[in-house]
Amino acid sequence: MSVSVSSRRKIPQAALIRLPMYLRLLGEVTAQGVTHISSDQLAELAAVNAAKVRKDLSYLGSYGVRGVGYEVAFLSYQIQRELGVNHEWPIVIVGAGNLGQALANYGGFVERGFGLVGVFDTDPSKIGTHVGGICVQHLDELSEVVQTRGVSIGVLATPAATAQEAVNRLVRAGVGSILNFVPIVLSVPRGVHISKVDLAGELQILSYYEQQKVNSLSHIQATTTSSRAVSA
Amino acid sequence: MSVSVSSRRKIPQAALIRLPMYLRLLGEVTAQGVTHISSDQLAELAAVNAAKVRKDLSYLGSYGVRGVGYEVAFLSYQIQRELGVNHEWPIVIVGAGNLGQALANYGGFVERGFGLVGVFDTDPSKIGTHVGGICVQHLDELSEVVQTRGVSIGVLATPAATAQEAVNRLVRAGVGSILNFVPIVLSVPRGVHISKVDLAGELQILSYYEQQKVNSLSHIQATTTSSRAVSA
DNA sequence: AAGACTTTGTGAAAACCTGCACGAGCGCCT
DNA sequence: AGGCGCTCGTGCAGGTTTTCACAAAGTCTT
Repeated sequence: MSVSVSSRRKIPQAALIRLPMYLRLLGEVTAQGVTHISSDQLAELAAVNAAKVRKDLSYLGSYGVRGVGYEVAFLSYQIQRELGVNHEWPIVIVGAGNLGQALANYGGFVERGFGLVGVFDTDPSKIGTHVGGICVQHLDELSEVVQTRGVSIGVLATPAATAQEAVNRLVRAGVGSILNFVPIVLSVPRGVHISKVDLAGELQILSYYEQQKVNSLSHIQATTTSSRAVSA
Repeated sequence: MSVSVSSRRKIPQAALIRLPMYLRLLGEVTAQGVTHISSDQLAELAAVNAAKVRKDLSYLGSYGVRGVGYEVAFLSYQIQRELGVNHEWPIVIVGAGNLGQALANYGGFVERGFGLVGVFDTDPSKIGTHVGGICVQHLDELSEVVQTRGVSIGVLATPAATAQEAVNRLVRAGVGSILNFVPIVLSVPRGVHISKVDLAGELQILSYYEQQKVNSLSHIQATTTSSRAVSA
């Protein structure tokens, strides 16, 4: 038989998104000395349905024990293996502006196994400065670094105008997945994965909900004050 | 009839998420002098199916003209109105660490109608410093600012340990929607909306795809080198 | 004015996701 | 050993989202 059959089937997108959360929660309970956890308990922590937890985890394999639950350490390892985060991934950041610098300094990446090996920009005034313990290099150096360090994940935080060109360079250098903070629609070749984070867009979605609240309040007022006028 | 019946029905979550993107694209084509656009063209720009664009827009109302398309300016206005971004929303940021500071300095929020009116922290060494043109205040001042400025949207960027307490304060002060950058599961009362951005989680999802690529390559190798052994 | 052409809005089918309900398997207790 | 209680894994039903396909409704040309 083969050594280890990882990823027997493709994990559905919806389930995949929750795996990092489960993994983080498992890490937290481990720190509290918990060795076993049931889907009910994990569901409680994740604020989701218990059946959903079990179904999500079942895509990894049958790692639970009926009557007992899941062994935290083993389940953690399996999720890590499936996500590919049981080893470190080198990443690069393209764009050393506000956001790029903050991301470079953000400890959360390293903490979860993503080592920053390069920060790139085209602005001469930025090149040579240090952010996040890394010296900002010219974008022309990108390909070199990506290839020597074996980088396959890139973070995009350039101005909108230069984002597509930066992506082209990332892809040409060999990066296969990109986390995009620039609010434009990128075009990439088949096989390259893009994950989009639109900060202002998120706020706009929230403002919709707030607007709804305002509307429903004024609607009540409107109906109570004008219902007679309407029917008249 | 009433003055303006906004939001006749609830917009499905999936469609709502795309509205900010459409709005941005419409702004871009406006800048290029385009006055009318078809669902096909908009779909091309958004890299989605044209029928999806039409269905998404149909939740706002019947604002297209058959044989012609949509009037860009009018459609923009309708999306803005529905999202509630036809007027400015004041926002506050809680947590003036790396991420909080970067978000405060991030121009993209103001650009899209979200004015920063307060940055809060509990660290005495941060209070009094200026970020994004705003003086960092102690968290105790939060309620005052939220109420006097009428803030209903908050951004959470504290350390994980203090995040839940910060949320409690936001909610108590009257904030109704929260954009959460802290990788923990928050509990909030009914009616309060949370939008989560898990930066490291996004990378973990990307690493899954990269791992898949690695696995499928080694799988090919394994099958080509061991298929005979298996059948033997 | 009529016919050709374009594009919307939407019913219906397909795909995907969620949550319930329950059989199946495991440990513990007597 | 056997019964009891717990919890996993999953079939199924209900819900949501996506996509197709086409009638309806408009413009444009002649």
